[in-house]
Amino acid sequence: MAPLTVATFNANSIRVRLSQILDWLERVQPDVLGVQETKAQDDDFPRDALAEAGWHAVFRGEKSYNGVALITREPAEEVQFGFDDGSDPTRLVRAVVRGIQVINSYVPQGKSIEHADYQVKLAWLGRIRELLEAHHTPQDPILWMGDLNVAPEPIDIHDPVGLADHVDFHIDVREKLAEVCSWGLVDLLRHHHPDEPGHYTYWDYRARNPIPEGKGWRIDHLMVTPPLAERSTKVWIDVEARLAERPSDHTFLVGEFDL
DNA sequence: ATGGTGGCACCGCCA
Repeated sequence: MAPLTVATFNANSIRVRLSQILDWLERVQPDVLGVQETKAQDDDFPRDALAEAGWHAVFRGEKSYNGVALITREPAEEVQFGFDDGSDPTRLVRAVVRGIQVINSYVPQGKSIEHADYQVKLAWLGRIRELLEAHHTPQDPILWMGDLNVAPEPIDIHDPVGLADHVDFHIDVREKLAEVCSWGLVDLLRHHHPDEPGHYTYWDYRARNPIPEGKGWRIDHLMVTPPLAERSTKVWIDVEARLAERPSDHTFLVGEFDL
């Protein structure tokens, strides 16, 4: 049984975070790292630096915003960007890695609950559910990961009362995420750590001392079908990666499996 | 604390 290691990371610029990512890849040696918010057009993606370190990468970016990538030890197969109609190629990438269907997404944030983009976000999550229904079954080994921009439960956010109307915690988006997962996905962190508060993956740059003050959010996720959950040995949030000189506002979320 | 910081772009937008 060879262990499988998967991870997700919102880089908030892959060029600024390149040394952090290379150090992390060297240390953890994952089979696949899903990256969001690369913020680099394809010509500016640091593919050569990754290749020199021995990593394969598929990526699709645009100027300033968005951008997704899969960094893998072996070449990813059946790589597809965007939904079936080709929309949102810089927010969604799908591929097969070691026989596992990997879906890496940067879900739209939504701006505010009154903004039209919030409805786009809710619909976007619905399209993920449609994608799952169209191509897969819960009996398949599926991993949906990424910055999903949703804190699923009150224990996943530092101020559930004050942030009740935030686009990442509002009841409508939490119910929408639950609706997607009801297709047959398990929240891997909660699979191993049910009911434990304080497992955060994101801290707002704008807070003064967000980590000491515990002002975090759990909005990055590894969602897996039961065949993978049963094989899962460990899940961890890599706080050590936050010791980097210029850390991202998110950190790495890692899952390990015996396959 | 209704601000704050950070990244990329360009003279603001997005998170």
